[in-house]
Amino acid sequence: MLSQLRDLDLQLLRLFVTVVESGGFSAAQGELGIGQSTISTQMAKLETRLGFRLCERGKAGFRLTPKGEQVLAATRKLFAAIETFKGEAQGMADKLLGELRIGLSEALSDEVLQRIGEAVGRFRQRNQAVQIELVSAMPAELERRLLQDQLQLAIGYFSGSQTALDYQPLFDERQRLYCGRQHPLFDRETPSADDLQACDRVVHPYRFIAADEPWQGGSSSARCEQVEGSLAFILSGAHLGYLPEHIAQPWVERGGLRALPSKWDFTVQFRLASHRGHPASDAQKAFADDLLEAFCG
Amino acid sequence: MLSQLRDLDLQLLRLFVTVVESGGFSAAQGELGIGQSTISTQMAKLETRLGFRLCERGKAGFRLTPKGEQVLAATRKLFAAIETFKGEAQGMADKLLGELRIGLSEALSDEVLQRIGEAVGRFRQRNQAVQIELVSAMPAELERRLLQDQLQLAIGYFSGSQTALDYQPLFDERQRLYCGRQHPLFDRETPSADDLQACDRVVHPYRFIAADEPWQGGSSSARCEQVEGSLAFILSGAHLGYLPEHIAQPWVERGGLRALPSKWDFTVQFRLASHRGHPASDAQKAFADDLLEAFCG
DNA sequence: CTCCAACATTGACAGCTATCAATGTATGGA
DNA sequence: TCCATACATTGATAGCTGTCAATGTTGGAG
Repeated sequence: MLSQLRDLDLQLLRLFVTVVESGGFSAAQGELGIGQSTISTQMAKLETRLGFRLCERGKAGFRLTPKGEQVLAATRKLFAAIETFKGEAQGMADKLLGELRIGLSEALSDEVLQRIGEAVGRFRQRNQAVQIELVSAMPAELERRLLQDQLQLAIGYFSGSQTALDYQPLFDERQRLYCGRQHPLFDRETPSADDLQACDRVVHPYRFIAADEPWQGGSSSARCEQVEGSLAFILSGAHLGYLPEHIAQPWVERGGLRALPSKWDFTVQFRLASHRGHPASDAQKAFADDLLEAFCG
Repeated sequence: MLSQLRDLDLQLLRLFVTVVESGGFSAAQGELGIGQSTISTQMAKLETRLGFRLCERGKAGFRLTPKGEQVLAATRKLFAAIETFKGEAQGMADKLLGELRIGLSEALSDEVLQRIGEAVGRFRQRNQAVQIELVSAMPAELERRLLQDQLQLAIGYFSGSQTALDYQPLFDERQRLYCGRQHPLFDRETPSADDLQACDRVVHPYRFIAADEPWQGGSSSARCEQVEGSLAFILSGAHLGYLPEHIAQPWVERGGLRALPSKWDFTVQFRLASHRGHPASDAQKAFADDLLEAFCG
């Protein structure tokens, strides 16, 4: 009477329900695959733990006591809760969780943003509940944050020399050499290399690796990390400089900028970077896959 | 990965919660009272069953994985459901359930109905959820239904000879001999026994045991089981008959009936009857107690 | 580099307990 | 009255499993 159900043996409750559904102890033998004596013992055990009788049985037939009815109902509710738990736990087995902080370099083209959006959409169709945060910063800053595990992934034009980071190519961006409307070369049909040598230029301390630029000449009295600043310098008519084609295009159409011959063009490779050190979460791997799929697939 | 949690070992989940609350395996040793290796083994077992890792541990400290967080939340919900079940089952241990069909004999006095009401009120204050049904019938019918277990309890004036029934005294009801206004004895100051002998009477086949009635004389051409019928016969002025005092009183006051000398009075004992055969349910016992308390306590 | 704390792994063991076979008991029907 | 059926009881057993001690492994601190 005083013994509570301390550990709540679900097996006993399951047996009870099966016995009820079978309509008797003997009838439940087949269903349960155990002998009658075992059923009797187990039922007695359950009744002892509960402290009251669950059913009347005998030749007169099997029937639940009023308390048995109540326990049956409560048991079914409990089983429903257990099924819910199992469902949640099971659905979690292949579910992506956690948070994902992804760095983006500045001045990405509309098409690139479109592809990133495509990757996010792909990812959101997975079985996931991931908190995604997008962070814009300069390439060097992105690399620093990757190394500090403040970011899991970053997209940018990296120097590529960080051995602690892993890089995967995503897309190429074409860089052209531009001059502004006020610049002496603006009206020069086909400027020569010597013409260029005389010009002042804008230098990007981080944006491009110097070695990649076909035209390394000229002096430089302007430095700017961001594309916007470079654009301003070039629009001034005092400096030559490289810009991503997609940034310069609207200005070219309006006559504010002019592209110099394409022999001085070059391309930079945008890559997806991640930290080799910490193992990638499933969510990170999945998003990386989705990005690669969106850009290369 | 494929192995589901088949039997949902609550012990493992409980251990998991304790480990989380303790903040590590070693830290949980004291709380759980088991060794570190056991905790490690059990946690590994749980993680195997779930198919994913619940927490990262090591010198770097203990922390839950995102899925571990989710499982922790789900587990707490599950435990709440289990507590609910235990509460229901526990609260049921001493709860009265089922249905109670109680027979009442007809023509009960207001005071008796009051007391029965008091007993119901007392019973309803218990920890119960019992369906109570009150049934009015003739005593013989009540006894028959008791024997057939259509009723659990009955209140009435029983012959008391049914050995299969158990009787407990509840209260006494005084019966007086009455005559109607039209009856020859209505105006007779002190009628003698001989006067009565000449009169016709109403006989109650079941209501009273013949032996209990002081006045057994006279002829009888009227039979009626119910009080109402007896009253009608007596009001006719053609018959003498016994009535419960509380039934006759209003008619006496209006001058329609007259009570004959009290030396012919007698009392019948109303009793609570139940079937010895079938064991009484807790609810039945409790209600019987409440009735006895209301009438005798 | 070494040391240490925290956890993982393993093998052995003891206690529990579900199970069965055999037998006992009660009750409704013939 | 007897029988058949359904459940209760009991004693023995085998399998599981939770536990520990001992040892291995790992990652961070110094």
